[in-house]
Amino acid sequence: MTDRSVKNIMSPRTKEQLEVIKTTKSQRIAEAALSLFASQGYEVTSISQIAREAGVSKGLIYNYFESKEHILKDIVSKVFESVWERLGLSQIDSLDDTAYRAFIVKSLDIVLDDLDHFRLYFAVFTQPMVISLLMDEIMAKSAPYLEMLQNYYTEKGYDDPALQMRYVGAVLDGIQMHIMLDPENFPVDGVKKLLVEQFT
Amino acid sequence: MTDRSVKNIMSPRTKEQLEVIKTTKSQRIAEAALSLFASQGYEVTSISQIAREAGVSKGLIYNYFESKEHILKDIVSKVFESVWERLGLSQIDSLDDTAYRAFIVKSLDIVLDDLDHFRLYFAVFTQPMVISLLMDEIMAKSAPYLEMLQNYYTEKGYDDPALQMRYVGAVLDGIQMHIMLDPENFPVDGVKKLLVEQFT
Amino acid sequence: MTDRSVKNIMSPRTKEQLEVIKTTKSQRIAEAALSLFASQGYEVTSISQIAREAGVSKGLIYNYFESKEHILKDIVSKVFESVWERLGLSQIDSLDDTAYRAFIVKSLDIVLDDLDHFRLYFAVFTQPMVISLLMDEIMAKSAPYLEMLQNYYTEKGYDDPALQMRYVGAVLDGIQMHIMLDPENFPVDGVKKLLVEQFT
Amino acid sequence: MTDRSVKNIMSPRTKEQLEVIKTTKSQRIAEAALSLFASQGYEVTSISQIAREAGVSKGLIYNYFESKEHILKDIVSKVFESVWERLGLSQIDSLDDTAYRAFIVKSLDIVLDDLDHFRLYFAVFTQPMVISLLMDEIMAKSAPYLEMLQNYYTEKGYDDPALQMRYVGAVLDGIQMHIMLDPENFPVDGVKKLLVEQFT
DNA sequence: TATGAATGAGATTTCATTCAT
DNA sequence: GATGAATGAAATCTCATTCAT
Repeated sequence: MTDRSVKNIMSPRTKEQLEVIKTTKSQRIAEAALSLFASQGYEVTSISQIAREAGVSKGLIYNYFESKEHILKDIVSKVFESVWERLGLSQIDSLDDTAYRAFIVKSLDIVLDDLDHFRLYFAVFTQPMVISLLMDEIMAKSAPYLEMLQNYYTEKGYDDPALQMRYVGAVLDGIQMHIMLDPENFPVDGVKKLLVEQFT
Repeated sequence: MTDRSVKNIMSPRTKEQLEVIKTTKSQRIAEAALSLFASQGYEVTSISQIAREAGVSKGLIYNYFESKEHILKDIVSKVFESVWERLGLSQIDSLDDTAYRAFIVKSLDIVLDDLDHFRLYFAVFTQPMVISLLMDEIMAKSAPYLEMLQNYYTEKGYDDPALQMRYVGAVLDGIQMHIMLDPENFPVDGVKKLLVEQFT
Repeated sequence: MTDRSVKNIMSPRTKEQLEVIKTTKSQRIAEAALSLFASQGYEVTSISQIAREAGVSKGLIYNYFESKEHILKDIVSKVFESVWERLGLSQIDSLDDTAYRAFIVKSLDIVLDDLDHFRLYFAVFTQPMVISLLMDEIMAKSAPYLEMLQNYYTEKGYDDPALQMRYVGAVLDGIQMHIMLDPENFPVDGVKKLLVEQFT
Repeated sequence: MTDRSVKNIMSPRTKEQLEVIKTTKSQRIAEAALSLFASQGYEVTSISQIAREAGVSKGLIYNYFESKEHILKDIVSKVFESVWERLGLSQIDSLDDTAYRAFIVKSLDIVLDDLDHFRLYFAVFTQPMVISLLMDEIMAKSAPYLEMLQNYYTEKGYDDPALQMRYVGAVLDGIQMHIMLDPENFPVDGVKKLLVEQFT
C-alpha cells in the first residue's frame, strides 16, 4: 500500500526478490549452524536449535538444505575456501620468499580472527563421521595450494620437498590447534617468531 | 556379601574374587567403548553397540558405569595416563638430553602403536562437549610432565622456557594428528629426523 | 516374594520366559496394527496409534519390528498363509471334485469370517506402494496352490487349464471383494449357488 | 483468444476466456494428480509433486481445489462418470441383447485402455479412507445404470434379477482387477470368450 | 491469476536409562 | 551379578496449507 507500482499489486515476487530472500535466509541459517556446530559439536546440535538461533521455523531449514548433513557439508566447504583465500594463496600462482613468510604468519593470525571456523576445521579432522563425509571434497579443494607449497620447496633446493611440505603442514596445524584450544593464553607472537626463524 | 545361598556354600567368593570379575567385565566394556568411540565418535556410538561389542547386556554396563558420559571420562582418563607413561616421562623425575630425544622420537612412534588411543586423544581436544567435560582432569594429569619439560628448557638456557615448551608441544601434537589422519602414507621417519635436527 | 524358588531371586528371566514375552507382545502389536491397517489404511495409521491400541510404548514397537513397513510385511505374510490354510489347500496335495467344490464355497465363507484380513488382502492388491513391496513374496507363497488348481483343470480335460484357472481366480476375487465391501447385504448364499452351478 | 495485444488494453479478458484458462489449468492439475494417485497412491503423493508434474505452483492448486482431499473427490467423480460413459450405458435407456453383450466385452477392454483410471477405481474400493469419503456419491452416480441392468435381467426372466446383477457385477470387477494387476499377461481375449459363453 | 517462502503439526525412529526378574 | 523388555523424551524430516507479494 506504500509506493508499489500499480502493476505489481498482487503479483508474485520477481526472480530477483526471490533470489535475495533465498541467499539471505540460507546465510542466516548457515551462520547459526556454524556457530552452534563450532561451540557444541555437530551431533549435539539439533535442527530445532539451529532454527531458533536463526529465527526461522524448523520446516524452512529444509527448504534451503536437504538435510542436517548437507548443512554441515555446505559450511565446511565454505570454511575451507575461506581459509585458503585468507591465507593469500588463492590469489597467486606461485610463492616467493615474501609470500611464503606471509603465509606462515597469516596461518596463525587467522585462527584468532575466526575461532569458530577453526573449531569446525579441526572437528572435521577428528570426528570420524565427518571426516569420511568430507575428506574427498577437502582434498580436492586443497590440492592446488599444496602443490604450490611443494613447488616452493623444490625451488629452494630441499632434498625432499614433499616431506618438507608435510612437515610444515603438520607443524602449522599443531600450532593452530593449540591457539584454538587456548586463544587467551597461547603465546602467538612468540611462536610466530620462532616459526619464522626456523622455517624461512 | 556373606553367605550366598546353596550353590556358593562351599566357596563363597572373596571380595578379591569379586573384584577380579568386575575388573574383567568392566575392562571389556571399556575396551569395546574405546574402540567404537575412536572409530565412530562418541555421540554416534550407542550403549547397545558397546554392549554387543563387549558381549554383555545393556543393563550390566550400568552396574559398572554411571552413564555413557562416565564411560568416556574413564576411558579418556586412562588414555591420558597411558600416553604419558608410554612416553617414558612417568618413570623419571627430570629430563636429560638422552631422555628428551627419546621423548621426541617416542611421541611419534606411539601414535602408530595405538591409533585408537590417538583418535580419542584428538577427538577430546576438538569435540566441544568432551573438552569442557574433561579439560580440568587432563590438565591436572599432564601438569607434572609439562613442568618437567619446562625445567629441561630452563636448564638448557632457553630465553623463554615456557614459550619453548608450548611451541614444541604444539608441533608434536600437529605431527601426531597428521600421522593419525594418514598413518599409511605419512613420512614418519623423515619427519622424525627433521624434528631431532631442529629440536635437540 | 510369593512362591519363587530361592535361587531365582534377582536372576535374569529364562530364555523361555523371554520367548513368551516376545511372542505375546509382538502378537499384540501385530493384531493392533492389522485392525488399524484394515480399517483405516496403512499410510494413515501411525505408529503412535498402533502403540496406543496395543497398550505399549512407541519405542517398544521397534524392539519387535524393524520399521512400520516391516509390520505390514509381517502381517500380510501371515494373512496370506492363513487364507490358503483356511481354504483347505495347504493340507492336501491334489484336488478332487469334492475338495474343489469345498474350495469354491469356502472362498466366500472366509471373507465374512475375517473381514479385516480381506480388507488387507485387497488393499495389498490395489495400493501401489504395498504391491511393489510384497508382490514377490505373495506370488512365491501362492504358487503351489495355483499349480494344484491348474492340475485339477488339466485332469478335468479343459482346453486351456491355465486360462480357466485365471478366470476362476478373477471371478472369486471379484466376489470376495464385493462381500468385503458390503458384508451385510451381499447375497452370499445366492451367489454361492450360482457359482457352484457354473464352475463345478 | 483473438488479438491479445500489449498487456490486454485492447481486449481485457472476458469471463469466458478466464473460464477457459481456469479449465485448462485445473485440468492439468487434475490430470497430474490422477496419474500420480494411480501410480503411487493418494497418501503418498504430495501437493508439491502434483504442482511439479502439472507445471504450476503449489499455491495455484489451492485456487482451484479446496484441499488435497477435494482433488481426489473431483477426480474420482470424473473417473466414475467416464467409466459408465465408455461402457455405452449413459447413452441409452434400456439394454437389449446386443447392447448387453457389448457391455460385457467393453467392460474388459476399457481397463487396458486406461489403466490409471482403473487403478484409482479399485483403490477407491479398498482404501478405507477414500471409500467412506466417496461411497455415497459413487452409489448415486451408478444407480441408474445398475437399475438398467436389473431391468434387463428381469426381462430375460431371471428368478432373482437383483442377485444376478450383483453376481455379474462382482465377476466383472474381479476380472477387471486382474487385468489391472497384470495387464501384460492376463488372457483378456480368452476370458472374454468364456464370459460371453456363460453370461449371455 | 500466480508464486513459492514460510509455518507448525505430526510422523517415524533412536536411544540412554530403568527395573522386574 | 546379569539380563533385556520397556519407556519416554527428543531427533530428523515431511507436508498440507497460508499468505505476502
